[in-house]
Amino acid sequence: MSNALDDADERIWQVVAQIPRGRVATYGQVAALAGLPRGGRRVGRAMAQLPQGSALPWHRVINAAGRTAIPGAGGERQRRLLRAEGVMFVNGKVNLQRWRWCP
DNA sequence: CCCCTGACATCGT
DNA sequence: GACGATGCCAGGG
Repeated sequence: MSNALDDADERIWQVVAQIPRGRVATYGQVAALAGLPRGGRRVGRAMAQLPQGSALPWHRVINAAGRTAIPGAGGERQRRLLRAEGVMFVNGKVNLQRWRWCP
């Protein structure tokens, strides 16, 4: 069976999948595009529960401050993946005005 | 049902 | 820019 919550997760994945290589989006932005205006935390949880090796470009999702929000060593891995796509980090953060995905 | 916690966001100090 | 408080949504004990 399917309920509204599963549909929301599906929309979240759909949005994240559209973020172009070399660009980033914030949790709040993804939530809004997925039809969840104040669902930033919801998006973070959806990302946290993705299985490793997922095809979803989860690393392109960062917080509103332009920083990676993953605890532990995950943040460094995320920054490595983004830099590999050309996204530049200055003082540990991304200039959203420049790298934010604007659909 | 109450309380705490988290890959969030925003505001005030 | 760092911090704490507040609001928000969902899980878990």
